[in-house]
Amino acid sequence: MRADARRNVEGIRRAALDVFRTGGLTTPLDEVARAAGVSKGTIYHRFGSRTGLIDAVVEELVAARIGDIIEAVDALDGPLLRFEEYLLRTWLLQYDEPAANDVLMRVPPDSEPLTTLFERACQFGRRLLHEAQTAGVVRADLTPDDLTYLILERGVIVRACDQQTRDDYHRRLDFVLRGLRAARG
Amino acid sequence: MRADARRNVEGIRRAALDVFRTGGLTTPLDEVARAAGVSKGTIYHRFGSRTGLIDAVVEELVAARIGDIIEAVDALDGPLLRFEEYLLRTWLLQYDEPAANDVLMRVPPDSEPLTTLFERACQFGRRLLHEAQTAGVVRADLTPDDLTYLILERGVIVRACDQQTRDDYHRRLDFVLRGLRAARG
DNA sequence: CAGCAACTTGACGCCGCGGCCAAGATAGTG
DNA sequence: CACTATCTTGGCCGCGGCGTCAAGTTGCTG
Repeated sequence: MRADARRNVEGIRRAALDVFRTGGLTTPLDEVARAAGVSKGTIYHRFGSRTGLIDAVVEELVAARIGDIIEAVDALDGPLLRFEEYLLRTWLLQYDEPAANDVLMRVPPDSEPLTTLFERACQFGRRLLHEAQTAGVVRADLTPDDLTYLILERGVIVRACDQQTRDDYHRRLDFVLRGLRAARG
Repeated sequence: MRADARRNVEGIRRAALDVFRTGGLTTPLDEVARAAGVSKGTIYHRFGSRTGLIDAVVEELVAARIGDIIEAVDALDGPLLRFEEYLLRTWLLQYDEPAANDVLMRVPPDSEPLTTLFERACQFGRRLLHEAQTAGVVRADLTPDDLTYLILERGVIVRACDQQTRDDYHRRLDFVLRGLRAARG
């Protein structure tokens, strides 16, 4: 690979990080190209497809954020707190980072890094759900699929209702959490 | 207006009722045209725009359904039951009738009949919310705007997650309703 | 039955985006 | 310096839907 090509690859990666950060993983590749100072064709030449480009940046862009949540939530006390805090932080991440939202919603075509990332978040959530249900603090009729849906739903909402303020969004999340608690809790 | 034109107008209206019923108010007009056995141009000639066509059918298509809900719910006993049943039925209507969903989400450009219809549903909901809050059975921090949002959100979800079964959808609505009740309820 | 006004048609331009590729530019080597 | 393999460019096509209009057709009237 020639030196200029290597430079371009790096430039495109940086540009993608930047553009995807604010616009999500579905931003037109022309914008990435413009930000990188190359043409659209070069991106396709270097990364094969949008998916290829995403795979090249998703780790740095999203994995860390999800890892942070898992780590922080895992350190909390009490199954209800952990469960609710996990959902809350994930939902807020979906609001704050369109790219993370895209991963959680499985918007881009599946690929190995994306699946890995998604599964990691998913598994963790299921563990928390199970613990919380065992402790009797969360509705027993909530299924792992429901959990996935709760996150998917929120993603859809974030995408569609982009005019709502973060504060309003946050306040309304509390309504949803309440609905998931066990009746006696 | 010539006889064939009058026939066509009626045919287009019928076709629109049919097509919009299953596909919502954003179905491509070519489909309506095909169903009516005319060309797209004729629709534009006769109704001016998609909005014009919608106005011509929305009454028959949606108003009745919303009216039914208001009537049925109004006859129920107890402010909590009325409030919850109103939301539940509206949410199910959104699932069952894409066209009604479009109206409730204000998808098509505003027009007088659409606004009227929307406001009617909205006012009724606000009344029920107020009654329920006065009775102390629904969270006091729920605002009328939240109510609008709860319906808008559901609309977005219905549109995006069209693979979920009605039963699952219905079951999950219960989670949401629980979250809206007053803490002691 | 002629002739015109009313009516209908369907192809066309437009838009934004995705993906591709022939032609031109350039880095690095002998 | 010249040459070639590598690389980049940007224009082109496809897609799906909207809205329009010149040209062709048809109902109605005298």
